[in-house]
Amino acid sequence: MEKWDLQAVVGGSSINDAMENPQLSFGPWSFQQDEHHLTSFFPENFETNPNVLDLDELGELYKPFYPVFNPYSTQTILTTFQPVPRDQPAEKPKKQQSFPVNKDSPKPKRFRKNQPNRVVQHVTADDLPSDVWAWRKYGQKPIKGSPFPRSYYRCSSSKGCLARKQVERSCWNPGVFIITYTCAEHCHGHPTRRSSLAGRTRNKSLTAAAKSVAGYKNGANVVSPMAMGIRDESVEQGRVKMDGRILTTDIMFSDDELVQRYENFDEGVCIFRADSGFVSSTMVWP
DNA sequence: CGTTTTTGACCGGCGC
DNA sequence: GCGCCGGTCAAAAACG
Repeated sequence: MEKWDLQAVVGGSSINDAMENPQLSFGPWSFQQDEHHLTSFFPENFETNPNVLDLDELGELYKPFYPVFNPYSTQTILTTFQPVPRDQPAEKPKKQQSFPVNKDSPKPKRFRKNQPNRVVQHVTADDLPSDVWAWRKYGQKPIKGSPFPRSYYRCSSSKGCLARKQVERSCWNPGVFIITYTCAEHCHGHPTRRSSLAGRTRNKSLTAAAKSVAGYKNGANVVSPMAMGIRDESVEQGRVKMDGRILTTDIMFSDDELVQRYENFDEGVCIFRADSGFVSSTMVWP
């Protein structure tokens, strides 16, 4: 099976940032790349930048497309990332692309350096499935701009496993949980059993807890399809299988809200732009 | 007793 | 340099 590297490109334009500065969520995009990967991109002012409609390169890269869109999908891989074949050198030129920005427009926030790869999912409370991995909560922090704190989990199946995940409730839709996996690859196989059941029964009812105001406490036991290497099984989790590929859809949008979409199936990237000032992407597995 | 959760402290990156 | 913010640490409590 072909392996992919996931390079985070969500960067500083988080949901919270988008709420504070809606214009940040409109293109065009400035790209940041490391040696082999597109590591990040962030939107600049859209309305005041005429270049947005004249992006030959992007136009070629992100041809308009209209996928099978399921606004009622319950499973989402959201935000931005770009899979790159691991065993192949980057074929695309190393470009540093940026666009002129209106002086009055806010500058896009910068991203933290050395951020590990990230995979972001949005799932509803009812669709928080059981996880084959064992996660241990190691922290919780209030997040600026969100009424809900963020919980931090690390893999407890194996010492030295760097797999981590963050769980927080969407401030836009409290019924949606935002799960961010970092260092998504586990250095061990799936645990066959828990080493101990002690201490793990708190908040065991994910659904019930998710419905509570303080549902952020839960969020362990969420499947990481990328980390698990799951492909076809993903269909059962609300994704749409199309043309032999798995398409994840964003439940935050309805078709009416979507203003513009670009995609590049080969690169696994789909960028949405919506009036709500919210940008996400859809991944298509090969 | 072994493991997980809780929670305040601590640390480093980033913006000003 | 300072303060804010997000991520992690670690001790105590909780749990079976």
